[in-house]
Amino acid sequence: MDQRFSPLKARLAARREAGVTDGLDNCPIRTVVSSFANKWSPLVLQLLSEQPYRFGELRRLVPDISQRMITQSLRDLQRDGYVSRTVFPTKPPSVEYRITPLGQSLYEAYRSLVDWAEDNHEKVRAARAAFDAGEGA
Amino acid sequence: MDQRFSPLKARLAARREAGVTDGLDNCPIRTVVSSFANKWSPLVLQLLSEQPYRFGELRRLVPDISQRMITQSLRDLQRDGYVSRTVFPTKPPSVEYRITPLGQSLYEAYRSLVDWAEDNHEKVRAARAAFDAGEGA
DNA sequence: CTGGATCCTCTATGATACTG
DNA sequence: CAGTATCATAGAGGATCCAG
Repeated sequence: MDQRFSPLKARLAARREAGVTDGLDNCPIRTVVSSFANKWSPLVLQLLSEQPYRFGELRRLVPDISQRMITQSLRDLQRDGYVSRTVFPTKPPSVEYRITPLGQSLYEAYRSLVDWAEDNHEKVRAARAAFDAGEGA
Repeated sequence: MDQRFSPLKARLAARREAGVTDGLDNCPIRTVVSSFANKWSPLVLQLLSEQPYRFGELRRLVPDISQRMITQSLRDLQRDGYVSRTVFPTKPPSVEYRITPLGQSLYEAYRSLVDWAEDNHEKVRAARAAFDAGEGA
């Protein structure tokens, strides 16, 4: 039976009963999500889902990203197998980043969250404003 | 026309052209995702998607969460309208947290990412191991 | 052009003690 | 029971300079 469909409550209880001691550090979800859910990786992956880009092109597309963070985001995406990196030994060198099939499928899953955000961010802003107003009173 | 379907590249270019200066701070996606994508909120929302819980029950279900962080996660979820908080004036007091329709629909969108992670985390681990091995060589 | 190396700051998270 | 207040720490992210 597919453990995925058991309630999270039951899974957490089973972990405790089994004496699992590692916290949730190698939880499958965290393995994937915690490395992806940072400030820039989702944005970079979305751009690469449209077409391949070179390093400098990505920088120009996202002006407020620092050089250090775009490098790190690309490395993280590459490390997890979401993008490939190809060096063309021109002079000066050029490097192309291209999304992989794994990355494309991750992006499509992430996309449902993006769509939800675009559809519902007004409701969230409204709830936030109402909550903050209630607090001030 | 629905701007959602224009490429991100075009949207970023339009922002620059319009002289938008706020970085991406009020990007609809960040408004939603950056407050939700922290260490504990997704886990708490998932538990509440199964049934309502009281404060202490949630603590016991997630043993390695600190008191401070569960409070903050619940406040953040409440603030954005994803969960409701009901105080029962018993003695000692008890407080019930319950997911809202907005929270339920967010959870369903997030769920596609969870499912992807469960289906593909082995591939990600493998890619990561291969990458790290290549680095060491 | 594509980064690597350093230094610095700020925020998220955690530990602990206290309260209605 | 359900929190709040305070202090401490690790890591993310940013600025800057340097190099193949």
